Amino acid sequence: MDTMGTLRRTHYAMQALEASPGERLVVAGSVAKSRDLGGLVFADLRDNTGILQLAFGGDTAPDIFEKAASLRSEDVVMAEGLLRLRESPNDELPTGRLELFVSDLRILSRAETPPFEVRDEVPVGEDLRLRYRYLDLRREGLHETIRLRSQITRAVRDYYLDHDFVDIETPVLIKSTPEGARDYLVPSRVQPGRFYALPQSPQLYKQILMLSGFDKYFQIARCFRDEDLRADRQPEFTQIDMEMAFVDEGDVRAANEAMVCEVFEKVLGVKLSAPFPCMPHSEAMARFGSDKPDTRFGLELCDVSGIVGDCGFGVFSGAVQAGGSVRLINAKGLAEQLSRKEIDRLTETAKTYGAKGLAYLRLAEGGESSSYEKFLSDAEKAALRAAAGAEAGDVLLLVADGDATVFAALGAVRLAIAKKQGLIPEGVYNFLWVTDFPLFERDEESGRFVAVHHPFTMPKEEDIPLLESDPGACRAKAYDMVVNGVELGGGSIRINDPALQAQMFRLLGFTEERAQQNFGFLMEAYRYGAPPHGGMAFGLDRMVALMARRESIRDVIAFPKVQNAGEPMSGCPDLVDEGQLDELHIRSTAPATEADAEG
RNA sequence: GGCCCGGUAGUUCAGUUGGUUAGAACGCUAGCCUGUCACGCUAGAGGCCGUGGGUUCAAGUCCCAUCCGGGUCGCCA
Repeated sequence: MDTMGTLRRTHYAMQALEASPGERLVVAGSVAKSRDLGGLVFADLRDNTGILQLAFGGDTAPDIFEKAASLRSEDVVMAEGLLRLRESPNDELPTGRLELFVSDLRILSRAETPPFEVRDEVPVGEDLRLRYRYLDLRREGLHETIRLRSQITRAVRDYYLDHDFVDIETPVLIKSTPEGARDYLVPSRVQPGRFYALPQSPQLYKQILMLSGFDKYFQIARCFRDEDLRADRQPEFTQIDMEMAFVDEGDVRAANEAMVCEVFEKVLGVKLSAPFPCMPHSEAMARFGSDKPDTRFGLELCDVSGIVGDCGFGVFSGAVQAGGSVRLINAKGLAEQLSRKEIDRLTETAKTYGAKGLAYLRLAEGGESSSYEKFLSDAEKAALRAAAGAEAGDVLLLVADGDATVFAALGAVRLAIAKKQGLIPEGVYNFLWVTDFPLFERDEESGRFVAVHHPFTMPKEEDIPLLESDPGACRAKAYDMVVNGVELGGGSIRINDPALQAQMFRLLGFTEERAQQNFGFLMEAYRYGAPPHGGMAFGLDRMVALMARRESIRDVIAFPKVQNAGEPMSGCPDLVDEGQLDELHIRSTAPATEADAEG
């Protein structure tokens, strides 16, 4: 193996485009591919920027040529030579008209045959990619995505800094507040039996920073939630977190809308149409069955409770009389596409979300069929069809249940149809604000009210009288930024009145002691003068995934975790020494080794 | 915790109603080749069919359990 000696890189692969033929270049990187033609050897050198072909043969010194012939994929090399035009250019490659005719080749590190080919074209299972993440990261697609992420975070920082926000780091070891998601806990060595939590977000600290006179804060913050993973959820993830003082809802929205527009323009060259439309939460639910509606296609919901509330079909009338509703989607002109089998599949989707079934009316060319019409009177049938705007070729899909179930089921059915039938246009960013969220929702298990957003969220002024009389009808100064069915971020105006905050805690069922114990320091801080303030937080990983057009946020995180919350490359979480546990004053309740597990 | 899908050469996959010696492509190794770029040609190596039980004359194939990966519901203030 060779050393670099005094040789240093003069150009990255893509910088060859700015150099002239005849110029002397030194490049460095990995061998992406070598092609030995006998008297000629070509090697594709891959570096952080791209590919440049190295050429050997003809006048190449015999020792260099021999080295070139020995090159294998992923060997790390440094090459010096003259840039020249190729005899036969390759239009597929940005540098395809150029090659480096190598006079000095240093093989700096030999590579074993990798467990998979380091090329985007070759499909590889995700478990292998994560086990050998360093190889996966060499592949162009992922490599470029990670670089794109860096461009995005830079644009985000630039925006906030340019608008007088202060970048402030908040602690990672914090007090656990057992509301919301499960906390990751960290045992204290110095204070036996006590624990830190890792932050689920910098929420409390950023509010306190507003009381500290910073006025405008932002941070790109790592957050932790000990909950099960999804394609769009990791146990540790990154938030773009911000807060502003002396503002109301519209100010926060305007500031962050401008941020998103600037980032899209700078990074992707995409000009978003602003301002983003605002849609009240109730409208989003009624029309799309979701608080993060994908507005790129129709298939909106239609409430037919009024028509079937008294009908003879118990499934319908029962749901309405129990306080729920009957709603439908008209799959316009999809009667041929939505076969019985396809409807059965959609029924399964609906059932996943708690619906008892999916009633349908199929107006196909070959004849009508329906699971429910036989239970309705002619007048009811006609009224229902009219309400749905049903015509030949349509399919009506109905769910009858409590509102939450109806929305969840039909919202999912709506998405499933659109995906399957290709109704979702590509390359469109439909941004909107969902506003006027309810302040509280009923917890199914306990029956008590819990905060939809968090307990510091300011109610709408006009709804404050409802706090005591009808909490369920009370709306919050909370807003989500939604794009293409993805919740990109959300936030709220915070309560800055200690009395109102105390009332909130009481309504949420906190005892005085518990509120004091968990949030005493926060309530105390608010007693010393608190400006009106609010903010929001974005899921950076989701934003990058959206901009990089990736399905999973694992594809935009350098070292993501998998479904069991482990990290396959390093193998964490892992067992630790008994000694470490002793120092931390925690007894090991889980078996320390597999041998112990057997015994 | 529930449900669904998957696990077969290094990789991606195929493998019939259970039936002789488990295949392909790419990769890898060796040889040949002076303009390749998915180089080409020739030859070759490479398999505990995730693991453990069971059914059977016979299991990659059927059954049970378990491990691993993915999706999803619950969960995610």
